[in-house]
Amino acid sequence: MNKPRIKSELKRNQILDAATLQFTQHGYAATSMDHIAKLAGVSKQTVYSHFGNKDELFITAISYKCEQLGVTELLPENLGPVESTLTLFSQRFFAMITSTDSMAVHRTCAAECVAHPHLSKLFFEAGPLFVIDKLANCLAEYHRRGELDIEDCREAAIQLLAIIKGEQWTRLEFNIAESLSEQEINHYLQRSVRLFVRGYQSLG
Amino acid sequence: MNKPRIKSELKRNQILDAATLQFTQHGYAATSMDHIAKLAGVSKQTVYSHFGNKDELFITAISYKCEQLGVTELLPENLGPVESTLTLFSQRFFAMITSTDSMAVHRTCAAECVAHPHLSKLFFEAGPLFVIDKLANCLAEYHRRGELDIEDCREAAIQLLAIIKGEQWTRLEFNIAESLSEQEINHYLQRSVRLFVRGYQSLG
DNA sequence: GTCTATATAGCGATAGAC
DNA sequence: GTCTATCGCTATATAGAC
Repeated sequence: MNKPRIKSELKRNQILDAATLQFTQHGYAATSMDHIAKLAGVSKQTVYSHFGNKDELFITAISYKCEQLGVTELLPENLGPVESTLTLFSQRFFAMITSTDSMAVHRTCAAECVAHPHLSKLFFEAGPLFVIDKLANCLAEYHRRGELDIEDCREAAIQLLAIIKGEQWTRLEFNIAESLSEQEINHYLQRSVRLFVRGYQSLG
Repeated sequence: MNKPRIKSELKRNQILDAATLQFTQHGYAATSMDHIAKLAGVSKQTVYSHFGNKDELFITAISYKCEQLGVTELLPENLGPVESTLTLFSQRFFAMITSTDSMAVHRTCAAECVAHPHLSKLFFEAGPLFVIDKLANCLAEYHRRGELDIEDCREAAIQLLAIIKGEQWTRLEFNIAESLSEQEINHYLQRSVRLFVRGYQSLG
């Protein structure tokens, strides 16, 4: 008779998965509670008993996705030569931000930034700000070693991250059909790191 | 008795203005034909007699905004010293892409890139692609003069444009409250141009 | 706790008067 | 060409059976 406890947890996750998929795919307004319930394989009332209303479900689903953003390790544990470290970083970072999940959450938060400012801020802090800090620390270390001559490491981190996104990320944001091959992307990343290193190299 | 002709044109523009505002502010699904009609000061039937249905009105409104994107002249007619030209360009470009209009259309097209791929492509070509080509031509000229050593001018243009957007543009995309002052932005732009020029300068 | 059935409101789109 | 009034439909959210 006391099965409900565990059964509820399972259904809760089913609902959250379905909600995340629908919200990030079709947007907040175009997603209906009926569709979420059907996709999760539960009744609509079950959805409401778990999350109260549509807004709460949306916030719970997207918040969870935001908190998962910073899990991937982007920098190697031991920092080797500048160019190889930053090249590796750029490849990992680019792969992360162009993943289907990342793109979907990004689009959703941006689209809802007026109606749900708390969510867009959550995404911004867990995503962009989080990575800026990490890279800035890395650049500071290379500056300390005398391998890079950087006055403002946070600013430099912002610049490198922006270059990495380049045109390709925007193409994905707008769902443009023609996109670059993996080889072309790696070529672009490698040359972008080179531009960055050359722009900040120590002359003395 | 034959006033309708001219009166119609006026109402048509009122409807288009109202539709653009609502669609870019609240998104496609969250905008209703009733609200547009009320905001435009006409009846709903008048909206339908002019534009047929919601989708057609949306496409007409956003397409018009997209076509207006490339009107601002970003580069000076006569190209002077590299750094001053690119600094001026960066300021104009940044002002353009961070305008309320640009941001609103960008967000709308990105949010609707699956349901309305034609619109997002229109925006991408009239915006990003258009500017990339213009800047690439400019960089090619400096390469020809021997002031910059650029192997791939289109790639370099993409890199500079990306740096200019930097973190600040993303803040605006997500409607983050705290943003930089005009002075801080100009400082960032100036130093970004310097990084770019230093990374691509001719060594001899 | 979970289901089916339903209340209420707002949507896109249309009909008919003037 | 423009208005008011209205049709169907679907949305969010709730009520009551088990």
